[in-house]
Amino acid sequence: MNITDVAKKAGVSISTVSRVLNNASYPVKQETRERVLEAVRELGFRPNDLARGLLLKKSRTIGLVIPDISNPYYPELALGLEATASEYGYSVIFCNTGRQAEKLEHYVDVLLQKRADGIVLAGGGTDFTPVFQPLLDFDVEVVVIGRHYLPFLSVQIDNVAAAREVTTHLAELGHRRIAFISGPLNLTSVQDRLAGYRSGLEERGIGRDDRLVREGDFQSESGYSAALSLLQAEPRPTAIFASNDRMAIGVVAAAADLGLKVPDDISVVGFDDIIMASYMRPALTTVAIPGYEVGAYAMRLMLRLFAGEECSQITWLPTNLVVRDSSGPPRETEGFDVMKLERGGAEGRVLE
Amino acid sequence: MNITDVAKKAGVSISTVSRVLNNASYPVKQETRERVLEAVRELGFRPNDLARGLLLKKSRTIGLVIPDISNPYYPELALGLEATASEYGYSVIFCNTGRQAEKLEHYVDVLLQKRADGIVLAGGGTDFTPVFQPLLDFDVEVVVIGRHYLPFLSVQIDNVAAAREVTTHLAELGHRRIAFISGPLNLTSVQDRLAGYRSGLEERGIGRDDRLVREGDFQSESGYSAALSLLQAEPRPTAIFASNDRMAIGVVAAAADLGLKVPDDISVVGFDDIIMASYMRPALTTVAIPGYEVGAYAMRLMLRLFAGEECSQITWLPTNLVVRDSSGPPRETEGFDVMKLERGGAEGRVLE
DNA sequence: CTGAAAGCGCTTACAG
DNA sequence: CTGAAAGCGCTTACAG
Repeated sequence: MNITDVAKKAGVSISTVSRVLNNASYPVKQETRERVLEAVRELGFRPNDLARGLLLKKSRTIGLVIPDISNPYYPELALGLEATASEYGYSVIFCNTGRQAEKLEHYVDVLLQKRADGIVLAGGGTDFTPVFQPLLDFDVEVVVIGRHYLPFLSVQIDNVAAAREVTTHLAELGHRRIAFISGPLNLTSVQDRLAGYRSGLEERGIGRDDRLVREGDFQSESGYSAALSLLQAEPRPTAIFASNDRMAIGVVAAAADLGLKVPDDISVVGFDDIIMASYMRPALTTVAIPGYEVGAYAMRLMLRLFAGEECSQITWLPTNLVVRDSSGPPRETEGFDVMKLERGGAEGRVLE
Repeated sequence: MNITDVAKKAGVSISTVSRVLNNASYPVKQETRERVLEAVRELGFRPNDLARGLLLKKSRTIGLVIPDISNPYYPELALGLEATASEYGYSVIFCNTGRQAEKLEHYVDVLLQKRADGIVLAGGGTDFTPVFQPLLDFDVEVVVIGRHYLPFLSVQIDNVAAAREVTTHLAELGHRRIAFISGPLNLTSVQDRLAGYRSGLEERGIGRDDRLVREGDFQSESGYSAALSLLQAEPRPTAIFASNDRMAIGVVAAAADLGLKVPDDISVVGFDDIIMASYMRPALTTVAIPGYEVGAYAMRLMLRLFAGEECSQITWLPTNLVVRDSSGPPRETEGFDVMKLERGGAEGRVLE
């Protein structure tokens, strides 16, 4: 069933049907308009967007390329992007790369073939440069999330500042031995968080000790095992800053398994503020990333690009340190009872 | 840039270009083939899928309509679906209804206009019947996840059996006052879990007490407040079965806030087995739903429908009760020390 | 206010 | 082995 069937049924030409359907302001006799609408309703006609797109060179489709939807940050981002897209009549094609370079290229190919109007490239861990040429060659708008590449616009959060804030928060509580568990170090966001951690230490005059830095992989398990090793070393840290919440949850589990209390024996801070963070006991201190807003903003940027408007190269969206119960003053500052529990306690005090 | 440009550059007709690109087995002189491929490469040509789809009446696109991607079950499902889809050359359009009826109709309209080859309708809470007629009218395959509707195929998990298994697991540990926190009761999956809970009670000869049943909304907060009310009632339950993990996490938080130990004072079981479940302390006993498999299977079903193969109306995928540390025998069975903690303790023993 | 016609970029019988 | 031509279902100047 197509526009010709509708035209026949309504006794008009396909031009008129098209006008009634697409151009509300076009002058069509009221009676004709109603006849067309009636035919559309009776036939259950839905215009073929493939034909429309072919002609107009617009598919009303956005490609969303993300590394890993299992990371709870991305569903939020996808939600914000999709809600905004759908509000403006765009559909979102969902592409999950699993951080594999060949999948990135594959998805860009597919999206280009489908003539997506825009492509959102989110997350780190994959090198985007191999797809720059095709992206530049085609008439497609690109927005990058989480990193910045010169030919394209980007939406970012300030990982350096956020991690620095976490670190100074812990320093203000009295911590001097603050450990850091990174995510995969090939991610720029992770490099930035590490840099922010170090910058925070420096700002507070705390000497850098790389034995307190571990590389994780953003999974809880890696936070768990990194914490196990950190908490059994001597002197042990009084605070652990994990660069995402899932690893922080692993840290809390490791502390519990070692019989250590959070935050009395060990303060823990995460990053992301996933839902679970506020429902753990003690509730997790963490950095809230506005995932929904990031997605929504990326789509709004896209719409401005479609409209040919000027946009700033980088948009920084604010993070928010949410202080809950998993971070508190280290036990040492409260008295000597720490000695009973903590082998590294005395040594720890030397650092004060 | 289009197929004509490629043809010109290679000095052949567009027919030949098309054949080289799409029909590997079509007899084309080796030298011609190479000239075409060379031109494609040099121009960075990507065939227009809109034109292809218009002609072939195939868009190589699947619509995924889900209620709420923030529910951690759906990203897994989306991942399984998308991975399988992309493996077979299909793209996935992501549609999040937020359980709003009008959005469901909107998305079905959009997907029909985009001439999606298939539509996957997942989750409960929204009545699907209003979109049946358009779905039936169009040449589109439909797979339903989580419910069964006669005109369509479905992939389901057995919520009744899974909830019964949880309940008998708790009964076997010695629990008699087993509370249940449901999700939104308009969801068939929730109704099924409630039915399974009751069937488990009956199977173990435990009298039904509806004061032990609360309606939640799948958010942690509702589990938290339901647990607060359950745990402050008298006699209080010795076990709480929450019908998803997020609510179970709220239950654990409420128990902690009341100074109750899990599982000694109160056993807690969830449903879903989200990643967090295994990283809580105590780790959460819960029902694992194979989200990835459900998505992957739905896509495989779709492919079989495209191929015109016979498929069974309903496919049941297995759940798995994962017993961890949050469920254990009730304290009453271990001695009188319960009296110190539990106001309802003595009364509780009467029930034994 | 309405319609005939061109054309978007492909695939595929059909002819050679 | 190769090409000319029809046609998928639309939108929109152009003509009236």
